[in-house]
Amino acid sequence: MEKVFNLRKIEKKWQKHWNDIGLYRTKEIPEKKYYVLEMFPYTSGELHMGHLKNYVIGDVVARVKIMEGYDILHPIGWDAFGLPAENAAIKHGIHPKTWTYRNIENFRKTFEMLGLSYDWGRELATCDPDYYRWTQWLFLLLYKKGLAYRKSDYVNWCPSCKTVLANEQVVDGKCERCKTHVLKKELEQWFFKITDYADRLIDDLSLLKNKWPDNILKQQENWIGRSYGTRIVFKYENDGSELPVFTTRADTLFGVTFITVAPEHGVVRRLIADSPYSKSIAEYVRKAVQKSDVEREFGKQEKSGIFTGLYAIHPLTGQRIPIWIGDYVLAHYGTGVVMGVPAHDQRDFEFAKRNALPIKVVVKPINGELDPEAMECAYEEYGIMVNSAQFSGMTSEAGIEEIQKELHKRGLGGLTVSYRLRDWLISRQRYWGAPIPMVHCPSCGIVPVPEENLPVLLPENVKDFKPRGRSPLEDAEDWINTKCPSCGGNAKRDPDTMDTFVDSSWYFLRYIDPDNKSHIFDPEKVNRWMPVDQYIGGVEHATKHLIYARFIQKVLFDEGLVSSPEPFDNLFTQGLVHKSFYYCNHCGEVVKDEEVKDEIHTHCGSRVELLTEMMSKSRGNIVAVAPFVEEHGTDVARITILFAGPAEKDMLWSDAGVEGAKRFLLRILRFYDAYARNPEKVGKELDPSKLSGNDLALYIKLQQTIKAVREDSSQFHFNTALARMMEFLNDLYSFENKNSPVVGRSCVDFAILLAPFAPHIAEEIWNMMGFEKTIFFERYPEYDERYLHFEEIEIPVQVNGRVRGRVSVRKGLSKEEVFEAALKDEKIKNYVKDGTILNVVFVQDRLLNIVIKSEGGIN
RNA sequence: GCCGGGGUGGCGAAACUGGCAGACGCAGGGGACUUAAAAUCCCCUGGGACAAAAUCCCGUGCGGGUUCAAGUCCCGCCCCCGGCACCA
Repeated sequence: MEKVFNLRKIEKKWQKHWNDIGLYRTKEIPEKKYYVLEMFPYTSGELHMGHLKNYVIGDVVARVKIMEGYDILHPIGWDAFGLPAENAAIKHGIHPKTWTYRNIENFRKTFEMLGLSYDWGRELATCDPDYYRWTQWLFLLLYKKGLAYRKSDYVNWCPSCKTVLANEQVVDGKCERCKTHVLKKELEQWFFKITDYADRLIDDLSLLKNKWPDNILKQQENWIGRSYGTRIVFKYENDGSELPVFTTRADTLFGVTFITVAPEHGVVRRLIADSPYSKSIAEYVRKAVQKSDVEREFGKQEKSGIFTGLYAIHPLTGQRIPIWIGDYVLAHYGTGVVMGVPAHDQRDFEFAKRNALPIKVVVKPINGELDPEAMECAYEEYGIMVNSAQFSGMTSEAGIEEIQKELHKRGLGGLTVSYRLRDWLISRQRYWGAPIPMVHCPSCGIVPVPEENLPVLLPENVKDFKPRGRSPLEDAEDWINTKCPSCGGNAKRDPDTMDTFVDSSWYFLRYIDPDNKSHIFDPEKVNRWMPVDQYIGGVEHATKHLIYARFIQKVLFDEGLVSSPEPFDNLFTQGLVHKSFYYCNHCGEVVKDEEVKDEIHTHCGSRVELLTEMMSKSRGNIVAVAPFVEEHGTDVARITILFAGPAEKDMLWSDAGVEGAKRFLLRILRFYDAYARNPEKVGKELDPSKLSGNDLALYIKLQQTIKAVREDSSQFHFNTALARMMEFLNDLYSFENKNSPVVGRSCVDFAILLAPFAPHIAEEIWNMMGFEKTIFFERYPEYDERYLHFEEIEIPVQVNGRVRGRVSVRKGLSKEEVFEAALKDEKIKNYVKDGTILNVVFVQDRLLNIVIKSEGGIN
């Protein structure tokens, strides 16, 4: 009679038990600390398998560490400020706060169903005044340190979200959230001076080497984009003011035939005023600035520009160099001005050709000449300098250095560094965020809100959240009008709220001291647990959250509040979860499975397409966690995710995978139910030196399994760890004498090995075996070094690199002994008999290769 | 264009530091159990030659190379995914 197990019922039982005994309560003072953290979720919509992967991986890590004897900190919270809350308010008329807390409630319930190893006593939500009070405090700290400042700049503007965006939130010229093309808008905004930390953010990546994925380190390095070059000062002919340029090719300085200024550059206003062609230039600049980045990129081939009629003085030759304005020059890189060397820079070449500017060759290939008349593209390689006064004849490398020295001597530039990274634009013209704690006073200017007056609470009586290009908070009369903290006169609050990435740049610190009423956190407590030992999250944060959080950590480090320069010691980035779905090109929509028959959309009769994409609500291809767990149980979800493939790689969610996972778990339960219900048997001490035959073989297999599972799981190779466990379970099933004490021992060790992966099922079989205390009080099993291999082993014997037979020998035999044994083998004898043995290659305990030359002469 | 990561059975994937390619799972086939089906348990399953076994040959994107031995190392290509991209 087949026994039926109700997985969900088993899970609920143990979840209650774990709660009752307070299994995941964090120790106040850890002896051997381990801080494991998953990137907290943004509470929108419904938790699906795509989200879950992150939390399952974190939970496995946490449980392994618990069972390795660490005191763990494993908290969870909610990233809860942000645009979707306002969108919901606009669409459904629900207040963002109501919407958000409802979502949090929903998320928490789902998380609780999962029985994850969180210490719920540390839960936090970034939209909670008790939290954002300290986000505001952090802002004030940066302000005090000169790291938060206000400037007017052309900023990324999303016309659909009606708010500004940080550089990092613009992807392919589009708003990362709504995919609308981003425009440039000149606005006065708050920035964090992250560029001050550019060097440290790059240099400290070396501390994370081999602990963070290489591609993330690389991405950050590229994003910060440090490049060493030369600053060269051209002087404006009219008044001698400086017009510095940045170049990595100072060796081409004598080839300059023009300089080009970015249309957004501050000096442009002056140039317009001075120019004989003011009108047309002003018109050109106006148009160029209005172009979005995307439009400008269309101009990649067509480099537009306009001559100002003005000149600058070459720092070494004293020649007059025409000043142009061109939109191929980036305002935000280098100095916003480039020197035009058409002979040796392709962009300048194109610009010169288009505008009939002269081309002057100053670097020639080591063997060969260049004819400026005949050139079809720029010569960008290094070479030998020519036409460059005293520098002629030098290599480019030497020339760069010598010219730097010369410029430095003359006070006209020298070695310098340039970064791609820009300051972090943090103000948002939105409601649902932490208000910027600043007051604008007509007489005192910009005044910070005193710390004791924090938090600046978000007013709740705001009704209209429709984006209109300015913060909805400006209309909250009672709120926006305030008194100046400095002079007491009438003043206005800053109407903007902070980018939500500010909220998430320090949450991992607050978890350690979540209830602190008087400080952002107690440094002593924080230093007990920081840095995060294992951080787990998505790759998409490589150049956003993971840079911002590192920056904030360094600011706090400088302030003496934290003692580690980096927040996250180890990082693991999990792959996405994809799912297939049907799409009807005719109807232009995603089609539900039940509306598809034989690949035909039953509504319209046209053929559907099977697409595979990342799970997302908008695609309608999500598998929601809550109903899935209700039906199959959480351990099935865990095993499905963990076994599908390498955790860092994208996976495809499939029903077949679910079935396989379920089959594995039920197979475990059936085995224990049938053979491990006897506490007498499982508790027995075992002396491996007394074992022989099958018992010994099983014992060795157990040691191998323990070793493999431990090693695999410490490297996040959960799929292979599970494969080893499945293999071992197969061995248990086929083992004849189920009453063997080795089977008893195997059942105990196997259950513990399984516990981090399928905690509920492991606890259940642990209980079946008659143990009273939770399995999570057990230590992860150690393997017995002496019993990892059989004494008798099989060695493949190759003849000329092909396996032709195998010999059974004792472990550790010498080359000669194995060779001798191989020659006794009939098959080998046959292969070797009519040839001359040239060589014998032997790898201890692994392989023997006999190299022969046969009579026929063909090998 | 530059920088990462990949390409292995019908499918998801394994393979230490160069040493038996395809562990484990899914799908498929066969058997046991069952009145029957499902479930379960056991066995088979890269391709080809042979009626079959034994056996042999081919096989890790493509073309070369190094080596007793290459999925793994070297040279040259092709394709896919991710990041950056007029960065001076």
